[in-house]
Amino acid sequence: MTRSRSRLANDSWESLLTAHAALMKRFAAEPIWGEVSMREYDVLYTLAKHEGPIRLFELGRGVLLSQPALSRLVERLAERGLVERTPDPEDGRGLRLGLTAAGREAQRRVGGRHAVDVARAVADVLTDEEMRQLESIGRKLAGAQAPAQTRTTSKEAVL
Amino acid sequence: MTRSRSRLANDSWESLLTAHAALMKRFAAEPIWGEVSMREYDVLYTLAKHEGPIRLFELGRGVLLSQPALSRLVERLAERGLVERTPDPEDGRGLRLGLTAAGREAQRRVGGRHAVDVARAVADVLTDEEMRQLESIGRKLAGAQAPAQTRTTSKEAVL
DNA sequence: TTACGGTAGATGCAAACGCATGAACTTCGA
DNA sequence: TCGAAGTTCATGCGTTTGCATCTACCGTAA
Repeated sequence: MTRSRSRLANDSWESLLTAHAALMKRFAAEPIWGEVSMREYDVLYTLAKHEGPIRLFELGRGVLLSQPALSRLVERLAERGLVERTPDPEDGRGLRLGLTAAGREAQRRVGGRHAVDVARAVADVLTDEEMRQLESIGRKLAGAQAPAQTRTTSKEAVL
Repeated sequence: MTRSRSRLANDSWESLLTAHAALMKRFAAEPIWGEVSMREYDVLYTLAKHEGPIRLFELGRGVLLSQPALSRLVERLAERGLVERTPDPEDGRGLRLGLTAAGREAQRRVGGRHAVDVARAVADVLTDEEMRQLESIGRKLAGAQAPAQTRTTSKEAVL
């Protein structure tokens, strides 16, 4: 008998989780996190990717942290001179976050070494085809996750 | 020009990370984590899956936590009567961890509801084919992650 | 047997986190 | 135009985490 779609979905999610945990552990064990921690790097990378001032709550979308935790993490990075926080002229409540020169440099330095480790871990195991599939699947999964729509009317087979 | 394998590997890993964060946020927002937190559920689920006594450090493989954090998390679960810790008769250093009846019941209760959310999030977005691909890719990635072998001799294109 | 290196968990402590809430500002309807 | 509701970020506080270290035990070899 074939697995139900629900079962298949849960199995594939568990597989993603397991892979995530295994790779994160491997990367965490690499000796490149002296300057910035993995979580800090996550923030620096997101800021580097956007290349323009970004709001705190936008940053929060990509980072798996609560809003207060992110607020204080950014505060620490600012105190260390890696991130710049300026009030948003167009919205008195908000901040505009950006990397300082030192922050950008740190991101590049750590990112370069991290990318080597990622390449080793992933490219040694997957074919080009699989990597492309993973990229596509991840994009689809991340794309449609407004945090809890109740728009579904279809009855679904549960496990 | 085609992306280098290293670039492809990094892009696909970023995609996995983004999907992971988006889905975790969505699941965390679901109103099912009153009884046990997500991390606690992770431990209960792992114990339920194994179905036999398991060692703490084995548990640690699957869970993204430091050894001391896991040790204390298990301690708390034991105090709440969800997990049973008994000394391992075959190894005086070790523990044998298992679910209590209450723990198993809690895992089933929360797990059932969580599975519904997972199915909604994943199966609504991916085809059966994609879910199977994701499962296979995740398995491959998780499989080969002994935390930092230096067995590679090939020169690799770095970014 | 006994010493020695290695492994499994536990513990002290400072750092970081999440939840609840607060302060400042924006937005929108009356 | 004015007040209520919503949004953005910060802060207080108790809980949890990670790092370093410690204790207890195992395995091996002299």
